Amino acid sequence: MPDYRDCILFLLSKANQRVYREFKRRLHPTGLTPVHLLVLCALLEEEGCSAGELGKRLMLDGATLSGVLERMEEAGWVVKAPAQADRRMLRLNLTPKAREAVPEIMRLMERANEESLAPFRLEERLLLKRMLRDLQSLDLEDGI
Amino acid sequence: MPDYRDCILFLLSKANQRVYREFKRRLHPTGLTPVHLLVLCALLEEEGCSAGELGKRLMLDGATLSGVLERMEEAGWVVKAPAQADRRMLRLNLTPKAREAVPEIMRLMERANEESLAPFRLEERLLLKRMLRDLQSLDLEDGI
DNA sequence: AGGATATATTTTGTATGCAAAATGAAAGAA
DNA sequence: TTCTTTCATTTTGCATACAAAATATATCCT
Repeated sequence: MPDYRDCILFLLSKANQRVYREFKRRLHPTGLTPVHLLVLCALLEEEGCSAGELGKRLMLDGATLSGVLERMEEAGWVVKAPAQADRRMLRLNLTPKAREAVPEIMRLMERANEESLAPFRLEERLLLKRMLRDLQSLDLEDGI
Repeated sequence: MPDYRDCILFLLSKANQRVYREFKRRLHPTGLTPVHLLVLCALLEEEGCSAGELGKRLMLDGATLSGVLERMEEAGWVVKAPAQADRRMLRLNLTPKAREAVPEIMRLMERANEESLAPFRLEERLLLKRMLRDLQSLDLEDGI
């Protein structure tokens, strides 16, 4: 009888819960959630991008992102505006508040990341990241 | 500027999403969710255990488990009864339906597990599992 | 026994995550 | 132009996840 503790579903979701909790705790003073952090990082790279584009880059469902962006706008991190060219799309921009907070937020992110990876040496970290990327891009088939 | 794509938070949550989706897809015909699967496995190991005990073993919050068990009872996988000794606690048991379905469910679980781990050789699988367990049991401190 | 305390579970409120339907706007075809 | 189709986003509904409050039952102390 297979043991659930050895199942990749269990191992991955528990590791994820733990790391998520660590980021959440560190970000708590800022009012950002871990998902907000990722959105903010992605927007720093390409301001003015659309929700669809952002969702693709963050691999976030449109329905999920819609709510996240609403809360981030409400909290003053992001401004949403219909794109001039195509008013179906949103133009997403960071607020001055967000831009000012970036250095501190990046510090918190680096600390949470460093702490989460503390058990591993550099070589293992690279291996872990490589394996997580492999899991992420699984080719899910219908058959076996 | 750190790249979110290299952040353990992002890598883990995306790998987790992907594997969760794979288990969900495979389990879909049975009506079980991936979380139901883990509950069922844990109950097979120790029938009649309480919700608190189950939550500890599965590292699931009591509030979460409460809803999961309600839906599993509704769907006929589990029976909840107040424990005789201490009526605060629940006595959790699998239904005959659940017991009959176990072999098929285990097959689906093994296939989803095998498919998720397909990119890796045995050695890498052991390493990955070891690292996920290390992440899971992080010693989260207040300072750095 | 009676009241404070502790413990197990549930409820409530909020934030993902995703499927499916709804909405709104652009683009293409008759 | 008008109708259909397509595309971007939002809404709805349901399932985790968890914090905090509420509920119910045990236990402990005097």
